[in-house]
Amino acid sequence: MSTRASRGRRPGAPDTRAEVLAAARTSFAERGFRGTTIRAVAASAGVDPALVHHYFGTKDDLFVAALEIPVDPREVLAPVVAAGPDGAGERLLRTFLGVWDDPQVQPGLLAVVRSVVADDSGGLVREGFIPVVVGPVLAGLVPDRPEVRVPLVASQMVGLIVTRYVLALPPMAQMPAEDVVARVGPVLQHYLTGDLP
Amino acid sequence: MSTRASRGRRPGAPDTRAEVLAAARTSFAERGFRGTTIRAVAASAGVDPALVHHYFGTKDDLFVAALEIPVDPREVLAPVVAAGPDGAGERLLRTFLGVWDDPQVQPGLLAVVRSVVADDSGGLVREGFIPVVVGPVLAGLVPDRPEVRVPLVASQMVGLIVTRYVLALPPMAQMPAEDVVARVGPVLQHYLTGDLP
DNA sequence: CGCACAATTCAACACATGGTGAAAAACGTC
DNA sequence: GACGTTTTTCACCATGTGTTGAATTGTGCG
Repeated sequence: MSTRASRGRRPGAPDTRAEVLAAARTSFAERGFRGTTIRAVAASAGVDPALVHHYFGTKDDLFVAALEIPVDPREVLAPVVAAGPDGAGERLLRTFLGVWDDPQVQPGLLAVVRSVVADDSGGLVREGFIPVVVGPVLAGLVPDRPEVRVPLVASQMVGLIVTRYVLALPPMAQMPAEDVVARVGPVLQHYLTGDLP
Repeated sequence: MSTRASRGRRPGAPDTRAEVLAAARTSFAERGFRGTTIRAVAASAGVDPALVHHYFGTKDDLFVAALEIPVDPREVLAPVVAAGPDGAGERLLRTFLGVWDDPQVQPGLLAVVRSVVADDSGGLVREGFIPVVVGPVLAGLVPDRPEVRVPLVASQMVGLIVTRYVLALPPMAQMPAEDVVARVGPVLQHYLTGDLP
């Protein structure tokens, strides 16, 4: 198993670039930005650290290359809000889980969440994500006081993200998506349209 | 303002040890374990890095010294569960916010949460905190299926912690505790004792 | 074949970090 | 006032990190 690292180009046509990118994605997703080292990514891809720099430039560049979130939240949320407030809680949750449970996008989302919580102190979420993308969308769904309802919805969704994906608490992580929808959906519906003091 | 760093003991009786500890607490709370460097703590306390090592040994020792959480969760939760299931959601939330809003304990809790999310991948919470301390306590409060109800409660509480304290999202962070109790308490009550599919 | 080009590793630099041991300055006690 | 003790800084060390530039080997094309 001791693959000797001979200098120069390897025979065959291995897509080493893709392997490096994959290693970077899982490392950023599992350990965040600071916890990820270029050397560890290179080792995990069976490659010299300099090759990582050769393909993707600096560490920041590697990070944005590893995110690659092929989802526009506004686009995904559009049908949810278009169908009106009735049953919006469950629909919102269902599409939300659909995106997060997709193994194609999950590492990128996890990397963002981990790095935001650990390194950014939430400035990006506080001043970017919530007010400019999810806020306006959900605002079209609530009957009144969006400045109270939207954060309550966010708090329950964030709790879901953290317990189910970041910490992977059992049984939250293993619960089928439809069970989550059935159990938490009514709560979101209550935050969206119910009576609030 | 350029305090010249002269060698040897300072005149007067400054409690430098306490200043170092305070600087360590806020740094661990704001940046987590890996994000905190001994040099930064020392600089923030206006002190040489070696002094940090002199007072508290290694960085790990400094971390546990900085936590200093003077709260036993089981002791705090005891009256909540003793009063029975009626209104337990609001009582639980009230005591919970009482602890977290206490500026004496908040930095320690924040440091733990940040480091768990960023560095530990949640192993400590998954195998320690939830099953051995909060699980058994709450289990005495729910009528059935604690393995479903407890994680749901946890998900909403974690969401509250992250949005209100870690990310400090407005208006979650500024909302008076009693407003949070009035708005989220019923949801916890529902998770604890309501009808669940 | 010969040759430009891409892929890959090696060796090293500059820097930050956690940690150590000794020296200097003030304090407390006799 | 002499002396041991505590507080504080200085000068290093070993290690890990991001990054760079040169060197080496394979591929593809004329």
